[in-house]
Amino acid sequence: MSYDPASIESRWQKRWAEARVAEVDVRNDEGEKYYMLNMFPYPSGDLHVGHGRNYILGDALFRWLRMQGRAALNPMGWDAFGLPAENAAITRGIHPGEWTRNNIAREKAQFERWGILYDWSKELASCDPRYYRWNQWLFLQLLERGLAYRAKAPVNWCPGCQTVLANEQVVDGRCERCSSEVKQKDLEQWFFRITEYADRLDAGLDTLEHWSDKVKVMQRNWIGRSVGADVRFAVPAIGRDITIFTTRPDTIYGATFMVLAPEHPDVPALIRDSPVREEIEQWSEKVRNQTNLERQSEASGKEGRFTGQFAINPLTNEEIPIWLGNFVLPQYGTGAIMSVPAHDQRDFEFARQYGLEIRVVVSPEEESLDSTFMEAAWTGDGFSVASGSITGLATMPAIEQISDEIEKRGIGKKTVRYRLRDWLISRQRYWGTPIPIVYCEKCGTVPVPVDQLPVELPLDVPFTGREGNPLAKMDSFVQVACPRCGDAARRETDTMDTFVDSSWYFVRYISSHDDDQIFDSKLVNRWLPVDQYIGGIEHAILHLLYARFVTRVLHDMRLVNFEEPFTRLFNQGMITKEGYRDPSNNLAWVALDEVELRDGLPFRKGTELELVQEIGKMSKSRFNVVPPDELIARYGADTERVYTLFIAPPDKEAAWSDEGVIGAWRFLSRVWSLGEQVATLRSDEEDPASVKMIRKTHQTIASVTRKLERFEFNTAISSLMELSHAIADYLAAGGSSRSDATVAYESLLKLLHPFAPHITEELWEKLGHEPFLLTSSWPAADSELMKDEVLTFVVQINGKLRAQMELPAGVDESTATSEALQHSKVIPHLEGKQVVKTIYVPGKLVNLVVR
RNA sequence: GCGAAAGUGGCGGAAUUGGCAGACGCGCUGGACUUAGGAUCCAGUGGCCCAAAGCCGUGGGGGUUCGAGUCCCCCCUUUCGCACCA
Repeated sequence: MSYDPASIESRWQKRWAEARVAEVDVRNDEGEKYYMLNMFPYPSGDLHVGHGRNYILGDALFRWLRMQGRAALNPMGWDAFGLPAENAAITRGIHPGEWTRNNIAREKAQFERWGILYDWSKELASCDPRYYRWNQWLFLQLLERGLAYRAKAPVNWCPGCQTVLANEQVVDGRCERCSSEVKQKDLEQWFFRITEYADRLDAGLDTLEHWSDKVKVMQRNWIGRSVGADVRFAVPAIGRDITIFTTRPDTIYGATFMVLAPEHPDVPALIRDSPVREEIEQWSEKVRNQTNLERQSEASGKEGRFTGQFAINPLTNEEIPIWLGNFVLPQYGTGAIMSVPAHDQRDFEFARQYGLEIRVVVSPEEESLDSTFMEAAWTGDGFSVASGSITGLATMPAIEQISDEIEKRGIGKKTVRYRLRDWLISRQRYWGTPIPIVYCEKCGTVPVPVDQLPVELPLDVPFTGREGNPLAKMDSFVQVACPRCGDAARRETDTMDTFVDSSWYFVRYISSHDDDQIFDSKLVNRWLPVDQYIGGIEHAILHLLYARFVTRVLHDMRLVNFEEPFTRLFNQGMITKEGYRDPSNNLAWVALDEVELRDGLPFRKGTELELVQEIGKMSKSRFNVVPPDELIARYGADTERVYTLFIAPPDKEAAWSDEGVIGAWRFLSRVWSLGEQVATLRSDEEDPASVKMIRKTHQTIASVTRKLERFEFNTAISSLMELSHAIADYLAAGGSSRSDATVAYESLLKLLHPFAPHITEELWEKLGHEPFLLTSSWPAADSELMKDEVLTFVVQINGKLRAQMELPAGVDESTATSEALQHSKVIPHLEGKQVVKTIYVPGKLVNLVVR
């Protein structure tokens, strides 16, 4: 009977489901716990082979852990709130809840077809009131602790999505989702005070040994910690000081002017008496109205205006002019800088443009700078010159000393500033967690009492698709009695950023059915932190930073005893596919993760309708989406799994090739037919000719185990291919020992099981064994049986002459050396030479280096 | 511009600590079986050379070493991240 995946895969999928093999009783504390987790998906409907990679590699890991006898937990859920559901409601008249439920059902079925095992008893969906009530509870806890607050602030407004965005969701001045240009708007919004945790979030990165440097650097840059000083400059004309922030207080003697952002609150007072006030105001207005994108692109050429007023440099006591500049950002620091053009490139350019004084106060070690001939600022370290008490000091001690002096004289203080800003969580959208707040004329902003949670999202809302949040137009939702005084009041109609949902879901899995508390701390402390977290690099900042923040809040609430939620993080690479080549737009390789299937048609992610012609017109056979259905129907899920893992190292981007799939198919077919061949062997005697095969078997056990530990799935599979060749070679050479061949073949099946679970279960059963069903069955290698019979010596003399000889395996270094010298008769070059080094490589060859 | 990672056959990619470069797979070539093959099996497949011997080969150039894809220096290219953050 030939290999027919269709007939065996569904049978085993059913069997695994019936036996609930992946279910874990979290109260059982036997065994070494291992909590592994794939980032929960947004249920957009169809999953393609690019998504598959993520889950397949997780499943391979999970099955391997279980085969090793570990108490591995692998839950799954749904990040089920979000914009696409709402858009589907608008364009197709389906309720977001229904759309989401349908998609969840489809994706779940797809997981099953891939043979992926999750503990579905812990399934959760963020759009379920039983989940999001704890989202609301968490919000109230943060509010109580002063970590949630409402403020009017300039926020990022996306005209495409008709909602505000967190800073993290703005990429290059555009909306991360729809690429609309983001505008600044002043709005009253809810924030989480993540900046309170900036220092801990930064410092915690050092403890994450098993995260890639790439992700850690991205987080570190985002948090943007910088150490410096706030210094006050007196401005007599307005009768108050203006505070600046600098990381280089040692250069303060070179501060020859000051620059404010046009948004700085003191600007109106400063320019009140200016003869060119109107012009300055017009210019400020222009800069302010620019989107960040425009401002940044235009501001590579700097622009500014002189206010007509002066500040006093507190160290030189000189009057320095106060300018406005488009390159000074209102949100960072104090929105005001002291300009040291000799030692800051931006200040240098500004000074050259407007003819302002450039004064050297730091001298590099081996040259002296002359401001008239400088072509760029000297921003490196050096020695302070013409700088009062710090003159002659090197930069580092100079910073120390001047900072102390500034503090002592009461003109400023040492400060640590962060680029990170508070997390804006309000969204003017329907499909999200309602913010549990009521606005009462009498009592003000009133939190909904915990015993009234959840504030449920009403289901019967009209979706017009026209501006604004449909919730705001629903009187039955908005009109409410004030929980405090009982008078008529209004509900908050904004919902929470869906990143709130995903910032703690990994904890909830442990207690996903608990309606009395957010989770059971005792169990959570046993199972968390997550040992292995798997997901895409696109979450390097947003999701992971928020999750780290919320975990620290939970820690400070004494609900959990850890601060970092994810011990190991693995970011898999994307799968790309050669698509339709359109010479006009050169659309060739497309990352599959950038494509969504909607009604079976491919769309570029984040776009709504405009790319239909460009992409959607392409026929499926030519286009770049590989739907797993077709693939599975033809080759089976095991083939897709093996190919996906074999294609490239899992952290790298990989190019999908339809021809390549066939290699995985041939391999599995060969494994299938090998079983039939082994079964026909009759001899139960041991066969000396099987040594090579047995050795290969044990070497493969060792190497596959090692490779799985390191996520090297691609080479693990190639090792298994080699083992299958070794068995085939043994049979082809007339090997007759059924027991020897069975040892090798059964090991092959076990080692292959995490990658190709269906075929291996089937073949295992055919051999008369009980099915694996995730029992502990991982083989152990016998290192004695791994050793080669003979070692080849390669003798090099001055790297030129060579001779070879063979010695029995297992010799140690000194034996090898003396043996080699005894053989020097047959290797005449060795006579009278001195052995300088012997390299002993188990299982390979021995080099003897001679002079 | 700054920071990080990476450059190996026609392609995806292998190569514990420096130790037989190109494992494994695709593709290709030849053959077998076939009415047929886009199915299956066998053999070959880095380059130069009819072949052998030999020589050359891991982006380029230097260096260390008996020995370098691997270590050090310089350069080039690609990808990713950051980009007026004072």
